[in-house]
This record gives sequence, structure tokens and C-alpha cells, in this order.
Amino acid sequence: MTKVKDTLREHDLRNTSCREDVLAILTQNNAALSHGEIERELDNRFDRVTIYRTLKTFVDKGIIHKVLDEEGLRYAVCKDQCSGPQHHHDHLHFKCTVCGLTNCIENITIPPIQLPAGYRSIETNLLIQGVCPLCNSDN
Amino acid sequence: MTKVKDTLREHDLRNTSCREDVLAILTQNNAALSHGEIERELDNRFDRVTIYRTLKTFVDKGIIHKVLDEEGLRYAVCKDQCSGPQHHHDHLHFKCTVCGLTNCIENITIPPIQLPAGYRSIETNLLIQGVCPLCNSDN
DNA sequence: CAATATTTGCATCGCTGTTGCACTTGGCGG
DNA sequence: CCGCCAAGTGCAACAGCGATGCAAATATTG
Repeated sequence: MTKVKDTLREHDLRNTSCREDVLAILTQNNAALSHGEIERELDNRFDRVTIYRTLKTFVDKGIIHKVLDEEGLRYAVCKDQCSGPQHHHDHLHFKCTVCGLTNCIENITIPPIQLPAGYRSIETNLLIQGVCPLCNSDN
Repeated sequence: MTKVKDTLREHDLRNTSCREDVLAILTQNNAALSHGEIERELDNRFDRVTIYRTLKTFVDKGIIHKVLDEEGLRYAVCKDQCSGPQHHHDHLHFKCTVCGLTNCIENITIPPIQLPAGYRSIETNLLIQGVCPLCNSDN
């Protein structure tokens, strides 16, 4: 929990209970969460709008990043290489179609894509859907 | 336009004016369109709900596919290799942050990603954000 | 042309995400 | 420790997305 406070301070954000709680929830969860899921976990202790603004602030500061899947938008904490000094913009996420959880896959870099001439790439976002190890019973 | 009718027939869909027009719009546009954009192009000639159902039907039949970006859901017609017999599930889209258009990139296959053990991949969706050739003035 | 299964329009609902404004609070200096 | 003020929060309201149930309209088939 001290870690959460530190993270807020490091990003020049005031330490408020909403920010603490939202960041704690996202840190404890390794799956990406939607606004609605976070709201439910907070058990109506904060206004919807406040949670939206908190998430937006975190994204702007690079503390968390957006995760897209067909069901909508989710959020996950950035790992060190994402929020640190050598901030990169490649994200690889895996969505399990059985359990429905979306996770960041670490340790794998997206191979460089050779785009046609004239295209300039800034950010890469890869979503792989399939079955995760826990739901995969082919063994 | 006959082509549109043929496509509908090939997928066992009744030939209705809403389906014709929606498919024609998507075929003429090479950028992916959102529900709202399609609705505007149709100039209120069809009910919102009808357009939603039409798009859903097309996705189910494999005539169009969903395109995700941070602003929401869009739709684009599947190219032959996507809707034909050797239907694949890899999609590469490029979103230009200047003009805002999202296009399918053809002729480029996503390099295979070596997932950690236990993961089974079914569908791959890659969104690259950056600047497209038309908006890129570095020359 | 008639029968029928499909499609459409309308009403309605719930969820997502945003904005404006007034109130509250965190962190600063004294 | 206290007051100040910018930053953050809650509330009300709004616009858009996406879905469902039902009655009316329409495309196909014979």
C-alpha cells in the first residue's frame, strides 16, 4: 500500500483514497479490468465519474494502459518497461475465450512488422484470443 | 450493385434495401466505419436498430469483420482470404492518428508469435497506430 | 397470388463515457 | 496547528452505443 502511495507521488498526483483504492485493485489483479468491474470492486464508495477521471488520469500519466477487446475497454497497470524511462508502446494481450480474462503477456516482444512504404508506426497493440493454460485441458 | 446482391445471396441472406445499402457503403469505403458513420451515410433511411442487426448478421456470416480501436468498434468488409473457404483469423489494421481513418492492411501477414507454453491461439488482432502515407509529409 | 418465415420499426431499457458546476479535500506556507 | 487554494470529487444531466420484445411490413417459395 505504501507502494501505491509512492507511485502516486512519483507521478505528481495527490494522494486521495479513490486513487489509492483504484490503483491497489489494478495492482493486485493481474487481469485487465473494465471500469464497471472496478466500480463493483469499490462497492459504490466512489462516484462513477470519479472512477472514470481517475482512470483517465492514470492513463495520461502512464501508470496504466488501455486494453481493447471486443467486449470493450479495460485497464491494466503498466510494467516497468512501459511506465519507466524507456517507455515503449508495444502491448501484447491475451484474451481467454473460456474464462474471459484478458492478461498482459510479458517477456514476449512483438516481432517488427514491415509496413508498406510511407507508413510510420507509433504504437502497436496486439490482441490474441484463444485458450489460456488454466482453461486448456489438452494434456 | 449486382455484386452486393450476389454476396447477400451467397450467404443465404434475403435481399433487403437496408442490407444492400449498408453493404454497398462498406464496400465503397476502404476505411472501417462505425455504426454511427454508417447511420449518417444512410441519412436516417433506416432505424438504428435495423443497422445494428444488419451489421451483426454480416459479422456472423463472415461478410464483414469488426475493427477495434480506442474510439470504439468499426466494421470493414472481409477480403477474399477472410471470407472465402480458407477463412483465416488474422487481422492487421492501421489507424492514422492524423486523419483518424482506420484501414485494413493487405498483403502483410502477422509474423507468428511464440506464446508461452499452454496458450492456444485462435484469433490474432493487430492494431498499429501511426501516420499514414497521405498524412506523412516527411519526404 | 397467397402463405410463411424473415426482417424492420418502434418503444424501451441498461451501460458507457463526458461535461458543467458546486462542494470538499490534500498539501502547501505561515 | 491553521488557513488557503488548487486539485479532486459528487451530482445532475446528456449523448451515444447496443440489446430486446413485439407488432407491422416484406421477401421468398410454391
